[in-house]
Formats: sequence, structure tokens, C-alpha cells
Amino acid sequence: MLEIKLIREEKDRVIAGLTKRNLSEEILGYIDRVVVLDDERKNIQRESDELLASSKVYAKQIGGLIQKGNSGDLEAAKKAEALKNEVAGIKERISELDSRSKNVVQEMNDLLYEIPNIPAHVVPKGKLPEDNEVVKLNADTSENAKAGGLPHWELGEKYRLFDFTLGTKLTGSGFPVFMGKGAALERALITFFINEAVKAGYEEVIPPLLVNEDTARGTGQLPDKEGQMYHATKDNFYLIPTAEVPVTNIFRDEILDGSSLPIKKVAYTPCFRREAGSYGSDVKGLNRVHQFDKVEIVQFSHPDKSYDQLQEMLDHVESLLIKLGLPYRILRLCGGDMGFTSALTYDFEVYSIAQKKWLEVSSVSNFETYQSNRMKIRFRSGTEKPTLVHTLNGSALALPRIVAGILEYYQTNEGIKIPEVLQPYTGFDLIEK
RNA sequence: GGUGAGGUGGGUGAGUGGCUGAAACCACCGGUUUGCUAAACCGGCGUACGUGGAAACAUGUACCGCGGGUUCGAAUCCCGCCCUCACCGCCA
Repeated sequence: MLEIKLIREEKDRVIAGLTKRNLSEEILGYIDRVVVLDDERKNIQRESDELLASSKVYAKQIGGLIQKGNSGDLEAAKKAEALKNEVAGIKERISELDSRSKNVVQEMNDLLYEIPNIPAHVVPKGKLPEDNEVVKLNADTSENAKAGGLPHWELGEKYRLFDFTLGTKLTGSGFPVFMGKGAALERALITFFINEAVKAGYEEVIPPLLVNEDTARGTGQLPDKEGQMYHATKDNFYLIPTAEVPVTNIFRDEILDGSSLPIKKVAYTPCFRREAGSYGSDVKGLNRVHQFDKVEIVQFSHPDKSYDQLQEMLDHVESLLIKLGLPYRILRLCGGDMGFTSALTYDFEVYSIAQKKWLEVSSVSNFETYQSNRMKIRFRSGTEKPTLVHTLNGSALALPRIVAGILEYYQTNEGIKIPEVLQPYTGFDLIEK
């Protein structure tokens, strides 16, 4: 969530930034409402603090009087009773203020949850994916370029690499079963991606795949995307939709040592997404599934350095695609297409030559303090006050679409060639019938 | 899953109704002393929000796992939940 301080102090900048997202008037109206509520919160606290202070004084007096009363001073005992009545009145007022305060804070937080992050300066205006800015194109998409061939789902069947029908039997649609060289390729990619990230200075972590409510709230999955997560209701755990959730929450409610920044973590996890409402050619084959593997990189950065770190992450992700030799492009997402919590997002897309469409394989974002404010992830340098860190994350990379891209791009009459960098990991260089 | 013990500041740990935002020690920071280092000594050393202030800072309130309750007054008593440890059961 946005910092209330920022909204108060730089309201114009906040509103100007948010208009890039094409928000409704209603949401923009929340800004003013939040400030009003915050004022109310302050007034309530001021009064309540004063009453609490006076009741503390009374309590001490009463204590003294009761002691005197116990040693026979009837006058004191009487006075104690009188004061008790007085305090009872104060207490009543305090509890009144208390419940008002709870309501105000609740409403304020509810509204703050509805206000998305402020897009960075470079974010283009726009509503739709078409408005995204192509910042790099490293692919030949012309008709006479390498094109055609079988789509990956047919290749998967032909070479027995994965089986959707079997997945449906075991679970339901969108849960593919990888097998044979398909499974080996999957595993090879995971290890390759992790090794590359470790080489780039990321520490590997293996987090839990189920998280509690606090953790899901921390990264904004709750309440915004409740319906997107699988929910184990008996224990009230959520299956993670991305490693971002547990990994970013590692430092929830922590004050980090400023000299430890940036902190870089990489995690491989399966990801679970209900994808309610998706349909059509988007969900064909591996394009969109309910369970998939992903290697995620996460950084906790000093606010002054976070855009340098973002660039570093972009370079890292790009290097993976270059090493795999796949055609790709990089998009800077427009205000309307960007995630709710992000300040700046770059998407990496691989060109599917058989489907003649772009497949998103990575999304790299700087969240600035939007997540860290919610999670209270701060750092301190020397004796300074704690300050919110910037959080960043990106896929490096999301597996199924990379597999799709590789299968389609590297298919030949002899079979599917394995990119050279992967061969040490797969142990074979060709997938044949 | 059952039984028992327990959750206090960065760490160890005292504290069973008021004088405790919390002893003491360790760690850490500043200073004195000192050829240097160490030791010794002195001082400081949580977070959030409010109020005043340009700021340094001062001050009020809250916080002793979390949430309720009892009481004039709760770290301390009561209830619920979470977690940790030990033993038993089950088991990869």
C-alpha cells in the first residue's frame, strides 16, 4: 500500500501518477477520503491519549487512597470510591473512541488497499497491452523467417514429453504430467536457471509452498487476488502463486542492517494458480496452466539504488534468453497493463513460431515501497531512523512457456535439438522419437 | 493426535497486581584513560503513532507471542488462538 505520509505530502504527484493507470474517478476520490480519515484518526488519538494519561494519574491516586482506607482512614476510602466512578466515566469515553478509531483505521486501510502503486516516470500512458512499449526486439518475426512447424502441444505428444489428458485424470485440466525427456528438460532448465542466478550473486532458498494468511497479505495476494489462489481451508493455508510470496515475506516486520543491502534471493518453486476466468487459445497447451515451475529472483534494495538493481535484473533475465538462443522482445508495460502493486514492470516475451504469438516468460518489477510498507520491511544505516526498503522481483524464468518456445524453435526433421547451454544439464542433445 | 513445560528488548535472562518500558549481564554506539590494541571507567542503546519543532530533540500514548476479558490499576490473574520444547502415539 502507499504510504499515507506520501499521500498527505505529495498529493498532486500521487494523483498525477495514478492517472496513468486510467483509474476510475471513484478510486481517485479515495485519495481525499484517506486524508480525511487520517485527520480523524489523529484527532481521536489525541483525545484518547489525553484521557489515558489522566486515567493513569487517577489510578495512582486511587491506589494510595485505598491503602490509607485499609489502614482505617474512612475519608480516604470514600474518596477512592468517588474517583473510581470518575475513572469509569473516562473509561467509557475511551472505549467509545477506541471503537471509532478501529472503524476509521479499518476504512482507511480498506481504501489504501484499493489504491494501486504510482507508476514510475518512464511508464507509458495507455490502457491495453497494445500500448506497451517495445524497448527491445531480438527476433525475426517476418513471414519468411524461420516459422511454422508444429505447436508445442503436438510436439509434446509426438515425442511423449508431457501429457495433459493424464493430468486431467490425476487432478483436472491444466495440470500437465511431464515425462521422459520432457521431465528431464524441465529439470535441466530449473537447475540451469538457479545456477545462473547463484553465479549472479543470488542466494538460493527453498521456501514453503503453502503460506499463511499474513504472508499472503504481505505481498498483496490478499485481499486483491483471493480468487487466484488455491486455499487449503482446513489449515487456512494458501498455495503460493509465485515464489515472490514466501521469499519477499522472509523479511516481513524486520529491520535490516543497511550495509547488507541489496539482498538477493533466488528460489525455484512450483506455482499454483486457479486462473479463474481464463479461456480460449490462451490456455492451449502449456500457454497457461494451473501448476507450473518457475525460478524467481527477488531483491531488497536501498531506495536510491533500486532502479540500478532493476536494470541488473533485466540484464540477468535477458542473458538467460540469449544463452538459450530464443527470439524475444522486452516490453515496458503501460500504466493500464501494469500490475497493481508495481511502479515499473518489464515483460520478457518469447516468440512462439508455430503459434505466431508472443508468450510472456518473465515479468520484472520494482515495487518501490508499496510492498515493504505493507510488510514493514525496513533498514537502518548507522543510527538513522528505520526506512522502508524497495522490493523487486522477476521471473528468471517461468518454465512452461520457455519449454514451449524451445520445442517449437528447435524442432527439426530429426527431432528437437537441445540448446548447447542446457546439454550439460540434460545429458542429451536431441529429443527423438 | 495426547500429555506436560514454556513464549519478556539484538542475545542471555530477572520480574506473580501499582514504585516496571521493563533489573542484570552480553553485544552494539559515543566518550575518558592509554605509544597502539586490550582492559577499566562514564554515558547512550527498541518500535509505532500523536503533540510541539526547520531540525536536533522534547513530550504523551501504546506495545513483554496474538486476540479478548477481570480490575481504579495487568508483563504479572482469567479465556481463546498461534508457536516452541520434552515425552508418548503415528510416520516419509
